Amino acid sequence: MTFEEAKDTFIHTWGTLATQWGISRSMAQLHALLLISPNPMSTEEIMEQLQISRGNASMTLRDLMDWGLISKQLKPGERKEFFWAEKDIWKVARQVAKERRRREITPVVEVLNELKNIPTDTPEAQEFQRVMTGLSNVVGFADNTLNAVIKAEENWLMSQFLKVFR
Amino acid sequence: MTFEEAKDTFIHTWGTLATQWGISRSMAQLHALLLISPNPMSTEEIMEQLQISRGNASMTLRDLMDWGLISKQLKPGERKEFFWAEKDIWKVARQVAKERRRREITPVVEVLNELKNIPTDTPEAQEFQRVMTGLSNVVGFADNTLNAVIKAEENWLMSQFLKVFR
DNA sequence: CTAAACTTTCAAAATATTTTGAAAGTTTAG
DNA sequence: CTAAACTTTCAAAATATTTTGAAAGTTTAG
Repeated sequence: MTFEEAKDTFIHTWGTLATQWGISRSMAQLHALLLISPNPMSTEEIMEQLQISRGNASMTLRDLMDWGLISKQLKPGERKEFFWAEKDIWKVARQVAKERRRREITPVVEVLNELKNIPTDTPEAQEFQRVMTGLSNVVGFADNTLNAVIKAEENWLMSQFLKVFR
Repeated sequence: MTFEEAKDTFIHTWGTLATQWGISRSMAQLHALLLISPNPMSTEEIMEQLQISRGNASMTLRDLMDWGLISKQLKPGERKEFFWAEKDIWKVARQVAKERRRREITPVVEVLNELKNIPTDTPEAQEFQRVMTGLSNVVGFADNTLNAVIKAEENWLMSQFLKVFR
């Protein structure tokens, strides 16, 4: 496989994985492109490489910055903005875990805890409460796991990684 | 909050969380409905409750069965099929982890391992390999974490859950 | 075997999401 | 201040996804 083929395969595969986990394809693909670029890229270069419009590029770049995965860089003497991605993948994982926890998991934990408190005056309501309690535990587990990842040092993550191999 | 309100809030919240994680809204909502139903439900009842068409119900029920989250039940003397969901949420979580790992993570692990092997004859290719190696480790970590969840007993999960609280 | 009672399929319609690109906005060199 | 060089916005278009419902398929009581 040539480098160019590998690059395209990667961008494509990464986009597919992302959509399966609820992240938009262009966000994943643009992130992938910046991850493997040795240098910061301009909007022009990104548009060219991914064959997307200026508007799309601008919006997706902003989303990636909101997620804390890429940053702007200004080159002295140039008007254009350049973008680069954090390359330490463990840092990237921690950042993604942090954002997803904040945006998606924590709100659901709160709703579930509220729903646990309805009066259990009918068999339906009792069953409902049982399910809410179970879900609350499982979502809480996910929440805590993400939180552990967020707070972890790379070494800790590595040790967990190796541990499961035993 | 009345029981009916709580029920609607739950079905809605669950559908939202699901779409954020790449699971279709109707699948999550139908699953939610069956989870909180004390009795198996017929297709008719489900259509009525969620206000969806027969075709939609039929297809979504099949998807849920493919995921191993619900089962058919035939009541003696009735022609209709009834459906019920596994109520043990830890079992549900293990099943979901298993399916997502099989369908989504394992294939990506394989692609990444292949991409690690391209010749590193240019600086670009070297950077590429570095990123692939990093991703391979992180995705491998996720893969192993899911696998640990799958193989775990409820007690182990509970202990992990409590551990992170310390 | 027949026909009633059900379920599944799938093309078309509806809906949701993503993308485009021109216009508006912003920044800075001179 | 001006105008060139850029970025952002957002309505409309394109595309993708989901839903519908009628027709086809299947099962079983009799």
